[in-house]
Order: sequence, then C-alpha cells, then structure tokens
Amino acid sequence: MATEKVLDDEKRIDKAAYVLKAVAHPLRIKIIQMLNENKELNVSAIYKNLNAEQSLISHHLINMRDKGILDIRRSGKNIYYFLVDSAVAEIIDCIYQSKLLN
Amino acid sequence: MATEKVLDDEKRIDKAAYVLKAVAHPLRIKIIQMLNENKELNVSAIYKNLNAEQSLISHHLINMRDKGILDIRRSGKNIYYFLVDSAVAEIIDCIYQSKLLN
DNA sequence: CTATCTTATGAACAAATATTCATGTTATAA
DNA sequence: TTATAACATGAATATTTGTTCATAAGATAG
Repeated sequence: MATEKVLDDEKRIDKAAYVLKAVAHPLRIKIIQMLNENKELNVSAIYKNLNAEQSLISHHLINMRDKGILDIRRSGKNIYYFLVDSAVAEIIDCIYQSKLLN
Repeated sequence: MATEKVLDDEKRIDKAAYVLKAVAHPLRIKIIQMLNENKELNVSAIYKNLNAEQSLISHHLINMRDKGILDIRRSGKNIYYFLVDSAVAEIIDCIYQSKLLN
C-alpha cells in the first residue's frame, strides 16, 4: 500500500545520504579513484601514495568497508582493498561531468 | 607544468567532496528532489511538505545557497528557492540508478 | 623464538554538522 | 499603525566526523 511505498522512499533516501556521506571526503574520493583504476591495492600502497598516515588511511578504509563500499582480500601480511561496486566511482565521474566544479 | 595540474586535481577533488557533503543529508536530498520537480518553491511549501520545522529548513536552504547549489527569487513576503544547476539532482539519480541502494 | 613488516584498534582530542529555541526582520494587509 | 505571515538569524547544545598517537595483533622471514 501507499504507506509502505513512502517508507521505502524514506529508506532509499536515507541510504543515498549514507552512501554520499561515505564518499564526501577528499581522502576517500582519492582512495575510491585509486581503487577504480587499480582493481585492488594493499593499505601500504594507498597511504604511501597519498602521503598520509597509515592509521588515518586504515580508519577511512575500515569506515568504507563497514558501509559496504569496499571489501578486502587477505594475502599474507597484506590486505588488499577493492571496490565492491564501481558505481561509487561513477558518482564521482558524474560530478566531474557536471558543471558543478567550475 | 605538472605541479599545476596536481594542484588543480586537488582542488577538483576538494570541490567534489564539498558538493557531495552539501547533498549528503536526507532532508537536503528531499529538498533537491522537490526543487528538481518543481522549478521553484517557497520556504513554507518546503517545510510543510517535509513536516519539518521552519527554522531547520531555513538553515538547510541557506546552507545550500551559500554553497552555490540553490539560489532565490524574492516576491513579496515569499522567497522562492530553486536549483542553480540540475546536475545536483542528477547525482542523486546517479545513485538511484546504481546498485548501491540494494 | 624473535624481529620485522603490515594493518587494525581505541582512546583522546579537535573540528565540523545538525537541531532546537527564542527572537528579529521584512513585507503586506487590515 | 498594528497585526500577521514568511523567513532569517544566532546562540546553545547535541551529535557526528576527522585526526593523531600509542599500542596491539597477525603474518612471515630468519
């Protein structure tokens, strides 16, 4: 019925906001772009490339993983992060293609 | 030279994060959707439709206006808000069209 | 085992955001 | 002019985020 549809819309909007918040940060955008170009990267590769502290990047990675945007593959001492769905990267492209960044 | 390009990329990324943050909120998403469907709306129409407090909506509207996402047209007692660039709404569509909301 | 490399964790702190509440401003109508 | 409708403002507060720092945990090499 109508009530259910309204609730669904509410949830969709909340989730959209949730995803957007997860992306709305310079470091996280850079991470997403890197992972979109590289399929997967371990933590060291990421924080070194970004000239950031290991701990800070780790927090951001775990943050995005908790939100279902990233997932990992373990291999020895390394943990490789990758994009669960490249649609996240498309959101960024979407902004780049708009006139919003002028 | 290369250095300039890197700085430009930095700025683009920061601005992208800035725009995304401005959108990443349930109420603001709803407002953007309403304004995308209605061309322009006054404050009362918006806060009543959203069952929210006038002051809260006013803060959000001014917030988005300050960030260049919305602008206004005055008419008597009313102030009509509208989207400066419908590309903002497209970002939301972009998410809806992805698999991110499942 | 011990040393080392890689990553995670968690507390402490800082800073940015969101919300509420009371009040102020502006414009119009009576 | 006074009353009222529409909107803004700003302080106070609450809540959420971001960052740093020190340390812990896991894996492997030697």
